[in-house]
Amino acid sequence: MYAEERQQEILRRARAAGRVDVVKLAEEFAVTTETIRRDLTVLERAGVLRRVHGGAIPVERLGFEPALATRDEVMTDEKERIAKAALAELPEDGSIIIDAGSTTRRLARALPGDRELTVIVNAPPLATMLATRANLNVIMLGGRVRGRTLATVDDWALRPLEDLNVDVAFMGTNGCSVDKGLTTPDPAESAIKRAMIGAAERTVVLADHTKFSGVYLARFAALTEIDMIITDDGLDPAIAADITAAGPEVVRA
Amino acid sequence: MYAEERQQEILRRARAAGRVDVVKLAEEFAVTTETIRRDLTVLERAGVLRRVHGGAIPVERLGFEPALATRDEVMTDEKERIAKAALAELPEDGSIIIDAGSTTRRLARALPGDRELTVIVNAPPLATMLATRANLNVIMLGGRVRGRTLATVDDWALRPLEDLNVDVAFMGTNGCSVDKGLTTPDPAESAIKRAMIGAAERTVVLADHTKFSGVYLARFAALTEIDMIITDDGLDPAIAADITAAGPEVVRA
DNA sequence: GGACGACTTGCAAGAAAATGCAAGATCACG
DNA sequence: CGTGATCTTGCATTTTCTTGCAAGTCGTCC
Repeated sequence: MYAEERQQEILRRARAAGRVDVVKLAEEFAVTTETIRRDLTVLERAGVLRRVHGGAIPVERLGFEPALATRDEVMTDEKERIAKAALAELPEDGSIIIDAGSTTRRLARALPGDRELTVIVNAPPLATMLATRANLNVIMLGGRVRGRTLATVDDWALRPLEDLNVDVAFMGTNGCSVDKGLTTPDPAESAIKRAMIGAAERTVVLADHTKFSGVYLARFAALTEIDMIITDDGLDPAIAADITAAGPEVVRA
Repeated sequence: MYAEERQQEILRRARAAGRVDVVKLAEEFAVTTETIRRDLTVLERAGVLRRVHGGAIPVERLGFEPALATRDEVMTDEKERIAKAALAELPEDGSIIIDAGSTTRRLARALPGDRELTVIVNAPPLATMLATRANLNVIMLGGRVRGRTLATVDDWALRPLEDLNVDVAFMGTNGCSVDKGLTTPDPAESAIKRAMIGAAERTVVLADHTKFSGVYLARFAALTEIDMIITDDGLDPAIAADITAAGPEVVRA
């Protein structure tokens, strides 16, 4: 196992469990604690973890509580499959929007290295991850950074979207229902999402099946505005049929 | 078998398995490890693989950029002291700009947790680091993200700065000379830096003493526009005196 | 057909990285 | 404020990486 692989796995576990323990990691990877500590230092310098006495915590779990972090420990397999399926919707050489969120982050990570793409994001961690890829042109939307979701919101993020025409927007959502459409708890994020969809020729929503049972405060799109919803095979076929009837194609990865 | 074919096959295997091993590849293709290493270098230049000690991993499998982590190694003590000294220049309750750069990043990390501050940044990693701090209001400047420095540049980052009035701008620089002022290699970054200084009531430059021997392509400020330069005790006192004569106060941490 | 040049490959030596070990510093908790 | 756990740092070892150079391969041009 290479050092980098071990670090990836440490990061994965940290995000899944909310925290990792130096001694436990050392045992499980069969290396000394010094090695684990060095890995944690690397991950901390990369800005994805924060070291604490005895272990480390992913940055997104700091400050405000389990907002982004707990979302990431559930449905991991499904999210991975959804992200992989979404790759089929990438344009050949064009521009895409990737919304903030745990499923869309997996999509961002899986972007191929040999296709020229312009990627518009509103999450600083995504920008950091993608900017070093030689084949990608990364555009970050500015604005106030919400601590809870690590996404930019407000006016400065909205205005540039008015002047953009991108090929595909890959969106996350908190809730998805036939009646209420796509919803999210925060009105500011809702505004950004709406603007993203407005700037895109085509909109693909990435949502595991648990998202279809919830409705949240702010609606950012009706189903008619969506071209495709990619979900997992846990979605009730009846609901899928209702959604398809309302407009978007449903792909069950 | 041509080199090109071998490289394609290496890439195929890397994507299929998630990793490749130098020694194994050398055995299987019946060539030396040097040849395999050269192939991996080619593939890495193409942006599709990332080399690691012992082998390589396809970029789409990496969730963060290990290279970022190891960059900042020179003058670490000095930079740390400079960052600490810069804390004295923070406003009580107000707004600051923190430029992208390794010294300014240390300042960002050292920001106190008990003071309400609005922080404007143009580096996604800084935004990620600071956004989870409860006492900080973080504003990210949007724009194209440069892969080399992980800073946003271009129009979208410049425009919002026109409408901002912040208390203090903490700036990094590549070169600092009495004659040529503050310089940086990239004109796009230069434009952002100039706009940052323009938006600030007061400008503090953080620069270790090695910065005082270089001059780069694009000047973003003359010394007269700078209020304070914080450096380390390695700076020649004669140069410090010249700088002070030109305008800015010089603090040697 | 043969000679030239561009490119690829292998070899060897020195450089660099990853890791473990050990000693001393620091931290958390009672 | 002491004690055990955790953390940092320097060093040694092993493995891996880089680089210069020589030999080999392939295509091209005369």
